[in-house]
Amino acid sequence: MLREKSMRNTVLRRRVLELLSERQEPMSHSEILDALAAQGETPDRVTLYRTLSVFSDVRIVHEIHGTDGVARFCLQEPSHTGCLGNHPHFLCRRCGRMSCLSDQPLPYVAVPAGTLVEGKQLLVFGLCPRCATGKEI
Amino acid sequence: MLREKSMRNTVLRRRVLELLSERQEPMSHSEILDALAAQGETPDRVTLYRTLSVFSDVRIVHEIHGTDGVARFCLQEPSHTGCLGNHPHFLCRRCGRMSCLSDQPLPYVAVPAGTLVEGKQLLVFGLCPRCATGKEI
DNA sequence: CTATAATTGCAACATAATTGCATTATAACA
DNA sequence: TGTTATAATGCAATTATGTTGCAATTATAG
Repeated sequence: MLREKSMRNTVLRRRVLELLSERQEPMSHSEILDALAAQGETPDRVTLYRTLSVFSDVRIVHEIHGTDGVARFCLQEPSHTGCLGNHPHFLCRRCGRMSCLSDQPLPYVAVPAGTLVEGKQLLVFGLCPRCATGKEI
Repeated sequence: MLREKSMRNTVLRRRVLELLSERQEPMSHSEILDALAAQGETPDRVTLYRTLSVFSDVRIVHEIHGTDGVARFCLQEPSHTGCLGNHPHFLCRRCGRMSCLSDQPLPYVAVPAGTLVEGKQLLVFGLCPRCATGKEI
């Protein structure tokens, strides 16, 4: 996967890809850092930022910004190659978890003439089933 | 307007509401601060955060988060009272300006059973007509 | 095995946003 | 109009997110 994009195969890059494919949900920089820390790994903060940034550039992952202002990253589905995370996402205001609302298309949006559209994101927010029923996280 | 929500009528609150109704576009905390500074006013940063926060709570404004991670605020249109900024927004990656794509509805999005939806936002990003043609800002 | 260029790790910086608390000013009411 | 309760402000300090520059390191091509 890394080789395909002619990127060097490094420990952190492999770990991040493993992690993102285990979880099926978008993860933020700090969530990834915490998850790795829980396994005794302590990668450099900045390197992780850069790792996620290049993954996003070559479209191995797509990036979604939450209503909390935090960027989250999700493995790009093979079927969606070339279109940045082409489905809505849900963000729980309480537990902060984001999930993909797959298999639903993003709508066409009309923009003023001359506008160059690079992508779009549809974010639904509220309380996830767990948090809505008052169960603890 | 403030009285309706039983909020105290203070200088900053009035100025922010004036500013947001003059401009028809969403403005970020720092854009508002700059705009006020340009008129010789230097309100407290924190107070402005809190002002925007209460405006958002009582739905005088709606809040949109950009792909740059920054929150922007826009006067709630009277016709849309109760539904948080019910139209898409466009954010220019280069000049950072956000605009409303009014008169276009947000689509219905199916969510897992038990989910409590509080709102949704559809953000289109890319280059605005000015920036797309290479003209300076 | 070596060279080179990509990648990392670190320090410093920038910006967005929040919290606590003492002070001030708004608006209700005497 | 004056007094008062409390909402709102101003300030200091802190947290979180994200970026930049650069020297040291390491993956890979040859």
